[in-house]
Amino acid sequence: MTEKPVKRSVISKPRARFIRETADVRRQALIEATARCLADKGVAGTSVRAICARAGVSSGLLTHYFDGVDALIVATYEDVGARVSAALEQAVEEAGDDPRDQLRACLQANFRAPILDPDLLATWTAFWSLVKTDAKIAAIHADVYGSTRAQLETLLRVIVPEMPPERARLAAISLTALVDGLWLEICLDPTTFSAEEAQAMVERAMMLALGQWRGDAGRGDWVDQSVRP
Amino acid sequence: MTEKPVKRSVISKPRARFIRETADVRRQALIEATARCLADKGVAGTSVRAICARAGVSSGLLTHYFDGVDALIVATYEDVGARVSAALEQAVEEAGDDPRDQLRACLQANFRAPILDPDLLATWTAFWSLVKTDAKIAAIHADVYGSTRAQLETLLRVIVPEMPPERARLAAISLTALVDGLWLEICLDPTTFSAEEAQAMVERAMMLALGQWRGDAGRGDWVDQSVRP
DNA sequence: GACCTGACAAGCCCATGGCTCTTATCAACA
DNA sequence: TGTTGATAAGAGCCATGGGCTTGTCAGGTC
Repeated sequence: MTEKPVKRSVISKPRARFIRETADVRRQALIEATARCLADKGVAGTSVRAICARAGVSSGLLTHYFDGVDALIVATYEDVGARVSAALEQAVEEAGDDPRDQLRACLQANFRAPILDPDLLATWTAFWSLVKTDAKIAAIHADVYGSTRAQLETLLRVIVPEMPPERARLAAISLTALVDGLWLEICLDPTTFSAEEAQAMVERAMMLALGQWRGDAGRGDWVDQSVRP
Repeated sequence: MTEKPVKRSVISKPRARFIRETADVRRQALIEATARCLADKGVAGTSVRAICARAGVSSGLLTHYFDGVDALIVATYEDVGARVSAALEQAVEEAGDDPRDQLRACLQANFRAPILDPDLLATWTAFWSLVKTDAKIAAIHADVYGSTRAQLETLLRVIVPEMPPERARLAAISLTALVDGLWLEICLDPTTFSAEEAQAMVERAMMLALGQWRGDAGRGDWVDQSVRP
């Protein structure tokens, strides 16, 4: 170790030019590259080199900005989760003032872009597969799902004030589960049913959840109007 | 390369004893070891060495009995899927002759052992994450879900013959999605709601799906009886 | 305009992955 | 009991993964 190897100064292919970016830009680029990797090649194909190649940076940058590839995946989950929440939030805001319209918008937005996206499912399944082994992922999951359900519960109780709290809680859980199940299945295999049919099914479930306490939507023909063409 | 290295004959720690098994026994052992690996450590932790260590065999056996680790995972999916189908089938058979009881049993069995099992979810998410990248897995998935839905659809039409076919199809899809969503969520985070509550929610959805055509279950107090203690 | 700081590229190191290949072992049959 | 052939063990090979180190260059500062 006493001799100083000259190495690089002899031939030394020139180092690639680069531009400096702020930490935020780099982090975001890495997060988006991770999401694309997860979507394209699954968890197995999401390696440090693959992520960094997509982000257009060298592989050393990942550990420079994140505490390893696991931390980057956690950050990606947070980011994707926030983006989904924002899309739902926006749908609610665009729905106007009627809380019933807001609830409908919130549910049905799950079956439109950008949420209805097989790539997003690939990302999501990767996260699900990590919930059991990674406590951090589990905590974020509980947070995301908890707030979604809380929002639904609030809307339900605004629409039907006389609904018992326990009832609203279970209705919110049911609607969330139905949306999740339909979303999962349509992303896995889009040939089974269409997005419009998924929206119709969710609409029907929503009306049934509300209709138990509202005479105006009890057993009318609205049930079929939303399903038949 | 001309000289023949003696190697093993010098010291040669004795090779482990073993017993010969039939191909079926070995395959099954490897499949079960794979399922346990997936459940415990996720896809990332499911390596050839890990699987074979759990199966109690050497790593060479995997390629001897399966065409690589990917093929073993496919075989595991088939096996686990068949076991779930069998559990549902058994629940239906034990339910007696009333098709309504059969439908209820088929739905609610999803929230009892052996299907209600976080380990099983871990296995399942691993498969989901492969559907996008592996055409073989995708085909098996389509088959498993298709037959499940077909069974539900048949039961629905037996119970309510006057239900339009398109209606039965959508109802089967909805019930499947609800069950899947609830099952997914309760396996990911069992603190949000209980298995009994899940069963109650599914019961309610089932009755609503049927009740639209049967006066006897339209808007009675059964709705709450299944939820309140 | 020299210089300092730290973001960045490149590539090395060790661990682990999947798979192959050789050799050892067993069980059945003669 | 000896022979035989398929089954099994386990080391080895090559590729890839993650993390880390080292040196370099961009962009701001005085």
